[in-house]
Amino acid sequence: MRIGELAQQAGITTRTLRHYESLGLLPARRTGNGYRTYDEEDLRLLRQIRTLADFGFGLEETRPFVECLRAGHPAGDSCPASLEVYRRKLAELDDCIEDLQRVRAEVGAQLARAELARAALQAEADIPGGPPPRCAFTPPDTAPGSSKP
Amino acid sequence: MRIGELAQQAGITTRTLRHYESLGLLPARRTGNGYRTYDEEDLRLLRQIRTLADFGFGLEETRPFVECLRAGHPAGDSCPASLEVYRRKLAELDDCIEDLQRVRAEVGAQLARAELARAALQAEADIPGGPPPRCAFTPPDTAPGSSKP
DNA sequence: GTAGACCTTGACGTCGGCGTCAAGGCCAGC
DNA sequence: GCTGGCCTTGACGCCGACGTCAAGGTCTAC
Repeated sequence: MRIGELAQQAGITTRTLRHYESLGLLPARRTGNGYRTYDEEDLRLLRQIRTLADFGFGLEETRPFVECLRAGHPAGDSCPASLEVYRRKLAELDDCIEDLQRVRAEVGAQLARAELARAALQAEADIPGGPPPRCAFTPPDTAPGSSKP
Repeated sequence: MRIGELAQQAGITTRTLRHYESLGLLPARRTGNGYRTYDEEDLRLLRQIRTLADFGFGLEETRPFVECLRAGHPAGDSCPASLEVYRRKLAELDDCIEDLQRVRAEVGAQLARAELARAALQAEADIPGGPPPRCAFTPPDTAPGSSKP
């Protein structure tokens, strides 16, 4: 199978396949005219790469999995090096999720605070005399928010 | 204050300040000799930028906050445009966290599965006759895992 | 023989937020 | 005047995973 067909089967572009080859991740045999040629095994390797890449693994991180498959093991994660990548990725994901959750909480709090502040200003603007006084007494001169009577 | 001093006060580099200026985010006045000069207000704007940037906001996303401060509002998030950025960021964070949690679950499951598979293979290797039979009866010919006696 | 669909290599562009030179100007202290 | 420390602009580098264009070779069908 040639590069175009493999790309189509895998739902990627030929550029991507050439990129993988340039990294030594998925080298190709060549036909007489110099065209790249692939077989079903290459499709398996490619699927392994894409599965991990879609999970957010860097291409270098997929290498142990590909080499594991190429060594004849039943699955890409049958080798210790692959498991180590899994573990590192899990730790990385946990750190990242934790960070994002902290940020999310901070931003959410800021938004709530800012919306309250705006609501307060709005209330002030709605009532030209300022916020409703807590008692019937109205101060003689220094009424807040009455700069534009 | 000159660029080096502002950078030091903010804990960033002069390159970063020049970068912000090139984006029009934090323009500087100039002294007679062409040196950039900043005041306390610029430090406020810069602090606003850095706070958001440290939260993972893109520099363009900090612009509404900076413009809000520059317009004389009490806080960078006193303006509707800033609140809109907050809300978009929250949605973005939620999506991202959700994605990462899904991936984390998937990777965790894969790791568990692969570890189990390896443990099974290990057990098979430890006992040359294959896994211990569930009863005393040993099958005559088709003993599993005994391809290498 | 020629159009068109496929393939080749090479090289530059993208996105963000700067880092890192390079070549030179300005100013203070000795 | 001269050293050293600050400043200036300009321009290329980096990271990752490709996109995109250019110039050309190969094969099939008509």
